[in-house]
Amino acid sequence: MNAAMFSIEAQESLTTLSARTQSKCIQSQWFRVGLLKGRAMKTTITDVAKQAGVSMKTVSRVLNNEPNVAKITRERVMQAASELNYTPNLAARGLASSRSYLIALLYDNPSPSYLSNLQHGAVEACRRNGYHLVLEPIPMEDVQSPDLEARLRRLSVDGVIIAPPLSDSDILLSVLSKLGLRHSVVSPEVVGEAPTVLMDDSEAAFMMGQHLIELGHKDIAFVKGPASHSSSVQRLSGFTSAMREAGLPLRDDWMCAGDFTVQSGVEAAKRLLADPDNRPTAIFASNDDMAAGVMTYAARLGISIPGDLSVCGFDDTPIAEIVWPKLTTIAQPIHEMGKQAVKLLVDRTSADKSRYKMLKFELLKRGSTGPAKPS
Amino acid sequence: MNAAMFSIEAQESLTTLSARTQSKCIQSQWFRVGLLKGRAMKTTITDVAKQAGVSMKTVSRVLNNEPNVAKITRERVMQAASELNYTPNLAARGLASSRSYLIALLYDNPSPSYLSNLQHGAVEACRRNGYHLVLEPIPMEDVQSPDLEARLRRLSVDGVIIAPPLSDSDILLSVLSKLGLRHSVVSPEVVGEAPTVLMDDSEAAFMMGQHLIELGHKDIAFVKGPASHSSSVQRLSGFTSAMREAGLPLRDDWMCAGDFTVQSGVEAAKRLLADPDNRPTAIFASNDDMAAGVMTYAARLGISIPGDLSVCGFDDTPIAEIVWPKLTTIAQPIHEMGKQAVKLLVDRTSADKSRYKMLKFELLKRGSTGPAKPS
DNA sequence: ATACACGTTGACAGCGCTGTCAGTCTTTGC
DNA sequence: GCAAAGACTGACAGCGCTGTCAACGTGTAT
Repeated sequence: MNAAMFSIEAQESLTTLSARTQSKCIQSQWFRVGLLKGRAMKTTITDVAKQAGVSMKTVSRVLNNEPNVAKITRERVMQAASELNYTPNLAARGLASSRSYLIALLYDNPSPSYLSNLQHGAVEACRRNGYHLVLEPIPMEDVQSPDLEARLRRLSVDGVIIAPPLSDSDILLSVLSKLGLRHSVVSPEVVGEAPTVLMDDSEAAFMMGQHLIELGHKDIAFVKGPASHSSSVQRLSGFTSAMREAGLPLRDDWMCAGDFTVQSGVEAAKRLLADPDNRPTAIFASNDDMAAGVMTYAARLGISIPGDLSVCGFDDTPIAEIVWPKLTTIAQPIHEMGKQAVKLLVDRTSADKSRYKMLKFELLKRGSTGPAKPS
Repeated sequence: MNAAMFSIEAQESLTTLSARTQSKCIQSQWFRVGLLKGRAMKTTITDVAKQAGVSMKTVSRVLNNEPNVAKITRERVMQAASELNYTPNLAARGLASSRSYLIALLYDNPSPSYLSNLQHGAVEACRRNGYHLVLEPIPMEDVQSPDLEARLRRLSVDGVIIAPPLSDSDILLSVLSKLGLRHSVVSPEVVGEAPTVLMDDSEAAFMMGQHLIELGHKDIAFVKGPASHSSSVQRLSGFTSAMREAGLPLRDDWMCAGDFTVQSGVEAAKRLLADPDNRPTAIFASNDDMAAGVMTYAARLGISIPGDLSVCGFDDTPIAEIVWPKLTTIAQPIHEMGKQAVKLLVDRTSADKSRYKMLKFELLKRGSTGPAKPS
């Protein structure tokens, strides 16, 4: 019966066609009705419309979940669509509606685990909303380039997500606004008008500082991140607040520069631990990689952790669980941040209330921090 | 002068329009010629054609690098395009040519650093060829699901790249062939008809085995990966070949199961190092994470590396340089593999010769392996 | 000279879908 | 009861581009 229906269908469309066009079209129609090199024929919205006995427009309404379609009609269309195994053509939809159902993730080479978490969250939210995520790495130094604008325009996506450290670039943000390209930002602080997913790095660093202080540490060193990252700045400021609040001194020579790499953690440790008689009892590194570097170097010196030295990090990357003892650190809900960034883009609620989304962090107390040795 | 040209342009198009249509069109034209809510007007191929004094089709030819366009014409068009700041509309192009200029990366939760490397390579190659990369995570268990086919069809991309461990799934591959969806595979072995980027895991593991043997080790343990990954199988087989070739015994109790996680490395070490009088002098873990687990546990037991025990891994993930001593491991050109996977998809050379691309690995001898203690 | 090939160009018809608008039918309010 | 407001549906144009084919000139072999 199904087969019979099909052949009738085919004949019909052929008749219709030859009535309104010539040989050339018939030939190409043969291809399409038949098998295009063994490839299955692509069903269009017209086929579904015919099958359901309604107009194309109504099918379109159903498929896009538009209101004002009778329940019965809706069901009939749905059934026809699934019978015919219909899948909409995104290009056509995009052309007609000037939407691409694509969201781009703009990033510049953050740590793999951060990126991968953010991506997963974003992809998940995209899928839930019928979007796809495309990757667009933008090296920081290209932000200044005049090509950037052209590149972004050529992207032709419905929105972009800006991941740190790109979110610190005012230029990028202004180019996006100029192009009228919807965007949302993942950043430790609000930078502009754009909807933002926030994480309170400063508060987290403050709490980490308190944690160390509560353990009895007084001589605490800090390893900074690159000054251009706003999260570095925030983390530093959170730490200094905690120290100030506790009335503890901040020694300049115990505030080390670092660049978020393991190696820079090693370097920092070299300096901080050089003098056996004048060592901090705790080192707070602004990220896990640097903390791991510190731990590695300490191990080389035979300094026991957390007996002689407490170490803590920030980010809860996989490395935090690999080092021994496991690293006390701050866990950010990165996955969730990716999801929220997409949501901010997709939800077309014009209400301003939900333009910012502050997410919770978690202080994970693990083995690398312990009570300060009574001096 | 430029401004003058523009106003003439605008007037022209208005005249033309009112001649062939009615009020409604003029109104919408006003929007487009003017400023749509402050957003810049979108230039079309028609504008470029007019500006260059050629037909749309010729502009299209130039923009797509098609042959048979006079050099002068080509230059004139290029200039017009850049003057008008023209960017093609991908949706329209896609609809007309039934190409989307999108490539999807299908993956299932591999290690972040592997994924991120592969992505970068792929994105880079995509950009060079005018494509974009979209992410499509597919959990292994969904491969069986009937929705998969629909999901893949809905993707509407020009091609897909299949990353391990998805490349081990015959079902996925057959669904792709059935859909007629171009695909390339990243895998340690050839699985089917599809173009494949290969890495000789077996040969690499063989060489690593030789490396240990050359160092004088005889009592070598092996930590396996999940049996479902073909790379696990290959690595194991390479190792056993090396042992067999050297006439060394393979002890069953020294072949440990693992699942590529750090934790499973720790578990393996627990078993392998349990008896102080009967320990291997070297442990070959099938990936870096497990090797790190082994090292961590060895450190806890106070076993010195590489003095008492040599450890080596596979993959050269960032962790290999973080642990102390640094891990001897195999570096795969993952970035390059991503690039090649895209190339295999994009290059429309029907020649079979280039369907497989075998890439070189590198054995990185670092601190974690050393001469066997004379017994 | 004629024929043919080839490089170069343009006219035109859609690709498959959605926005607009107008039409019909059903409700609601007084 | 009737008007006005709503719910529901379809005809149609056109989004911006490319494939097809036909037309033109120019060079080359006959």
